[in-house]
Amino acid sequence: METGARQSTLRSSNLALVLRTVCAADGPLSRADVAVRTGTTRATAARLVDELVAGGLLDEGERLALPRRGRPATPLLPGARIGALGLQVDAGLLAARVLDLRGRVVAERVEEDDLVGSDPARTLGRLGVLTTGLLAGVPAGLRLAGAGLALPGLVDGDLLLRAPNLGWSDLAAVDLLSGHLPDDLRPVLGNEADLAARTVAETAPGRPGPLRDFLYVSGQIGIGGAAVLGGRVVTGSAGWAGEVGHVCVDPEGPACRCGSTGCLEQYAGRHALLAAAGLPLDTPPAEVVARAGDADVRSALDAAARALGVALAGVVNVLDLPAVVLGGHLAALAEPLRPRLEELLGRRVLSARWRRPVVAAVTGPPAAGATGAALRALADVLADPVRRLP
Amino acid sequence: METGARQSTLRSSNLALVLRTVCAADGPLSRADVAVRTGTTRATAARLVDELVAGGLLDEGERLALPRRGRPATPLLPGARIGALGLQVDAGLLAARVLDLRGRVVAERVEEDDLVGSDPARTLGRLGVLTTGLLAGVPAGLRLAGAGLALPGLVDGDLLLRAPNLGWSDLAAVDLLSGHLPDDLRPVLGNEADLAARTVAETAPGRPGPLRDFLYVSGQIGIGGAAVLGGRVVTGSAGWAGEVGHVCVDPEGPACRCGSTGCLEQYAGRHALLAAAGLPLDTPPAEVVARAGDADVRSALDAAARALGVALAGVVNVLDLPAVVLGGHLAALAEPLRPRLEELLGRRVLSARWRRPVVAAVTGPPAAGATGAALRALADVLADPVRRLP
DNA sequence: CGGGTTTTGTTCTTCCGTAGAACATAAAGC
DNA sequence: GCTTTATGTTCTACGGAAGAACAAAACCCG
Repeated sequence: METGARQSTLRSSNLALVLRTVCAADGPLSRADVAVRTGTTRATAARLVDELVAGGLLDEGERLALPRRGRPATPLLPGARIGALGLQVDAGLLAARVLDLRGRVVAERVEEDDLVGSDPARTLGRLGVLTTGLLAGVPAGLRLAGAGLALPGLVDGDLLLRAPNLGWSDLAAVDLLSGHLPDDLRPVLGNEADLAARTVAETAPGRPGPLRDFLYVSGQIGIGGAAVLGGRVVTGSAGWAGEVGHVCVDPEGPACRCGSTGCLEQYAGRHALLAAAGLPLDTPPAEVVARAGDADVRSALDAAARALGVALAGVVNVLDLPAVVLGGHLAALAEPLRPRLEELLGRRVLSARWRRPVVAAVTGPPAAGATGAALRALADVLADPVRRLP
Repeated sequence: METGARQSTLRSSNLALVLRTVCAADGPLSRADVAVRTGTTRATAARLVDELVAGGLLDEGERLALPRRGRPATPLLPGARIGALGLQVDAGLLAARVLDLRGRVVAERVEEDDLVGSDPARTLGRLGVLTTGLLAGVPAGLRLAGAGLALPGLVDGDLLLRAPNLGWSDLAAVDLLSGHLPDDLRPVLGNEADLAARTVAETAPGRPGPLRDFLYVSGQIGIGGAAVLGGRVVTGSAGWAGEVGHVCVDPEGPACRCGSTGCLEQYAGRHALLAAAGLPLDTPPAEVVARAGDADVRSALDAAARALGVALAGVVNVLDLPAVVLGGHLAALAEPLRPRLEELLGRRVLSARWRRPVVAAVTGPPAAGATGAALRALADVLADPVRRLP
């Protein structure tokens, strides 16, 4: 039930606004800047800032005297002593990463390994050990506001329903992991693609990326994805949205392990693409690009681009998205895929005549899911800063 | 730029909350009911209600003495003297409808006619005349808060970019129409499917329907649609979302007038379906259902269901929708289509194992777009009631 | 039939958070 | 050293919700 707003609602909503404003800014802001950007008076802005500084959500920087008239401003920055833990298990890696409110990586550990068909309890135990080591090295002043775990599959509350790339299913993932973590740091599960998409929509906590509406396509062994509308990841009513890998490209196409036929991932998934190209299944994307001249590789890339074009055009038609962002192995393959893909989107998207969809590729460190999981936890802090104040 | 909340923000936000609460309720509420449902005190709720009653946004009903202890309550209802005008031009009809805040049809006129290839200025002129007649019959006490026009095509601000079913394109639709309307009643354009979807999501102004997340599929000559997430119609960043009719079912399929191949509407659009069934293009849906035993009709329905299954499963996979709602001619065909369609969704939707998507059909008066256009205008009133208060 | 009970609606005071104005502070410009 | 300019702080006023007390209008019951 929606509840009425009272005086204290004003305060918490304005505290959140001030915090978001500082986080979204390109550089440090002064109290006066905050007042202007939030449309409040300097008195009010200063009082709110003071509260946030006292709670550690904002930091006051050194007063650096710019060659400018007037009293020098006190620069404000997101609190460096508030962080969150992001974890990820993928077919090829384990990752743990701590981000602070400024979006900086405070600490990280990434371990590459083939985890397909691995034992869930052992693998999550390894991740726990990895994390314990990571947390031991984190500065003592840093308070962790939350944790998240990115998994490549369907997630429901604390359960992993099914992660085909790992061969895992029906798993109490949080229970298996939280034994290895501090008691007050129970991780929230999330879909890897949803969380990776968040890193594109939000370059740092509360700082919007250049794209507000796009379809993120995560190339893994299979293909995941997430639609982002107005900067918000569409998770769906049960959290199972984004299965763009199982959009049908051709009903007469090859059978997919999902039980259906002609799914996108049967053409553009990593395994499918490499098999079609006649390359070993562990070929790194860079080598695929290097061999793009070979006839087999070329035709496999072509088939992948065609399948992506058909499937993504459908999604773009339904959601009116100005951009498609390629992630995972598809990011590395973006250059050879782009011409064909953009041409197909131009042809198959009804509104392309007025605005042609753009194809972009993720550039960033690996294990984006871990970063996204930390960003999600930090977004909770931004949404309700009052909970973190005395 | 987002602005800080002040005291007056509290008031307007709470006024909107009270108004929404009364609109969303099943029956009349008392001031005390409002207080309970909004979590405010009776004093506050009463003050807010009084303001809304003074502004005509709420009405006080007759105190009907129920056989109940305690002082009898004053029943509150959405204001019957505030309404909005909804208009629609479609391939087969012109419609004008006035709805009040209670969601009742105050007046309406629907004229059926074949408008395919008609002259835009003449047709909109006819709609203007129709509307003038309609407004003349509206009770004098009714204030119109806004107007909307539903068109079967891509809309951009006051322009209609392209309406293939009508054969119209690049049209200043609002300018052509507003000459026939009162000066203060400039209609807002909207896509027909988006607005029809709203009538499913919102059965009356501010009253949510039973479904909060679904894909609306509007069968016309072609096929339009709209995704609804959390009760909100996804219009897309430019308002061009919902083109589910051009999701690809089979890249080797028949050419579509959009320039692409194998689009859904080439299988399940009204003209395509009737052509495949060997029936005249003006056959009413009821007759198609009656002849569902004929081999040709049966196979056409089968092909349509198969195409719908493939295309809608893709959308459901990406957006995690628990339901699909069929509208337009597809609503009438829902019974013969459903078994096949539900079976395909069960097979092709990845999460169907945990929650099988439901197929529902619209039941309601024709020209849902006109109703939706009026609902949209009334939603503006609900969102910011302060503007309508003295 | 009249007082107790119960629920609704109103009145009045208190409290909280923002607005606005005045004031203090710390620099550059001349 | 005085003026200018921008930042940050202090103080009062005001608006709106909370909370408590009170008034109103019905039913219940002896």
